[in-house]
Amino acid sequence: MNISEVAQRTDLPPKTIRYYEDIGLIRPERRENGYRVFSEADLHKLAFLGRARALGFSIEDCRTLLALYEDETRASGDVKRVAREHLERIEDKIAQLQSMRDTLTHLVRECAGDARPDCPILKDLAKG
Amino acid sequence: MNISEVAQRTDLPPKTIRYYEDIGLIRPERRENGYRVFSEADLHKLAFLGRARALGFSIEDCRTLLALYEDETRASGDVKRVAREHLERIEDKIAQLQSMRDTLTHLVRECAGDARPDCPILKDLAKG
DNA sequence: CCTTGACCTTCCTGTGACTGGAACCCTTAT
DNA sequence: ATAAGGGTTCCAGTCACAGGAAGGTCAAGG
Repeated sequence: MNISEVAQRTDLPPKTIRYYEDIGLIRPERRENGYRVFSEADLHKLAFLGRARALGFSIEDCRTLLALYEDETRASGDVKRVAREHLERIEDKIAQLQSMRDTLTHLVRECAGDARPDCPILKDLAKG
Repeated sequence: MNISEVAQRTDLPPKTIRYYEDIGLIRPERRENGYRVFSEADLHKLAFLGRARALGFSIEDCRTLLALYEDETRASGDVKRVAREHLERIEDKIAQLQSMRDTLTHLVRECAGDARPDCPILKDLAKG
């Protein structure tokens, strides 16, 4: 399987797939002409990575998760810890964004948004 | 005023202040010895930038907002548009993170998290 | 006068996870 | 023979800084 077919089937850009090889997440074989050949196992790993990334896991988390996935003797506790820590970071981020949203929503509502220069948004930024 | 005092008073790292000069957000004067001298106006601008950044505005948004702030003939509509677009991006991001959070919360709850290898999290990643 | 230590300066590199583009090779069809 | 449509590598850019090296400056103390 060539890279463009893998790209289609995993919904990952070829650039991303090459990058994942670069950083050692996958190791596809090579033809004599230098082209990468992807096995079903490679495809499977890439799909795994795609879903992990879609859940927001960092590349390093993905590396860990992939290793755990391939280790039949893993403890599910290790997987859960990675996921829980990631979940915490997400919740922190959500809280932070919600705080921004609340402030911005308030400010946007206060602002007339017309041709006049008077603006509560700028006023707030100028003297928070 | 030297950079470290400005850093204290604006709660911005010196590195960030130098960076803001680099990209043209502020233009502090210089002493003969090369040291930056910050005026009260510079301090004010930096505080403005700090608050805008804390609300998640991009540097380019900050540049725009600062220009609007300094333009007495601005239309508040212009400010409001910048803020509204930013707010939309934040709301999109929140929705995306919430979706991740929901999936992850579910998966984490399902996982025993003990010494056994069986793991619903990996199962999900392996075959979405 | 000399040194020490705390400032300040610039410049270079690295971050995360790619994306875009250039320059070039391979394959297949016309 | 050539043109289109694969593939390859390598370099630069993204965003908003942070870390660190190398070196100049300044005030205080011995």
